[in-house]
Amino acid sequence: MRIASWNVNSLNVRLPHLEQWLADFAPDVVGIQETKLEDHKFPDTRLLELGYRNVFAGQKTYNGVALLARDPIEDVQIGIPGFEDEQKRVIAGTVNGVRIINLYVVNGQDVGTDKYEYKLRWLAAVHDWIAAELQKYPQLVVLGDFNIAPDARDVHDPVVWNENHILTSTAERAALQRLLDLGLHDGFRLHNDAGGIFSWWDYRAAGFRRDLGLRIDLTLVSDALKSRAVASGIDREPRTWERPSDHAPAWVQIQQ
DNA sequence: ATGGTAGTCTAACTA
Repeated sequence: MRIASWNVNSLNVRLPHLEQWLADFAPDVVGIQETKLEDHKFPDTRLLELGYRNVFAGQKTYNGVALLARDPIEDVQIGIPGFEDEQKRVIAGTVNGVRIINLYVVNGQDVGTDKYEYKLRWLAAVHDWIAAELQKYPQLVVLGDFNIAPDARDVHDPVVWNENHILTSTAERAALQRLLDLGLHDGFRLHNDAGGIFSWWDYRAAGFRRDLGLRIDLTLVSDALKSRAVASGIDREPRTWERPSDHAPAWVQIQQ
């Protein structure tokens, strides 16, 4: 089962890219972030025509998440239970007995801002919820745009992207580590040791052409799934296409 | 570090 995460930065603009990539890569499950679409505008029938069942939770202009899968999606959960949040950032479902939690983690803008504090509160709520989810569903994948680069290998310039910088700050990395400490593993690092492999490149300053990226799109697998995670990677291809998302899909393959 | 670009939507916010 190929399970992927992709921040499309507007599904309205990127639907042709998503269609092309579904055909090229043939994932079984995809978590999408930043659809920026209200639910009545979600292209559900088009995706069904392409063989993907889908569930979604969106809003106008910002945020918006969806799950696509070839097989039925069961026990769908939208949002973090018990955490009041107007922003549509979380959707979860179970596919072939594997729990999939799709996250669009808060960006946080800058260290010390209100948005940064919201990011840390949000991550704490996600942590407590995932702890409970793991009890119910030992076979679990947490994927998404984490807006956190795990370590120095995951940034193009560790001097700029340091312990005081948004996406790499000490508190953000500690929050990610707390998630991993629940019994989750960075799927990418099970099969790739190298630094300098990124999933996001800023549109500004020709970030992609100069490969000034970060790895912030992650697929975490639970202890129970670890031995079945046989391959993982980041597909840079759609980032090379005309008018691309600023993110590339991250994926992990789970042996059935 | 700044400002640069992109999406949504035409002013300004988010990333």
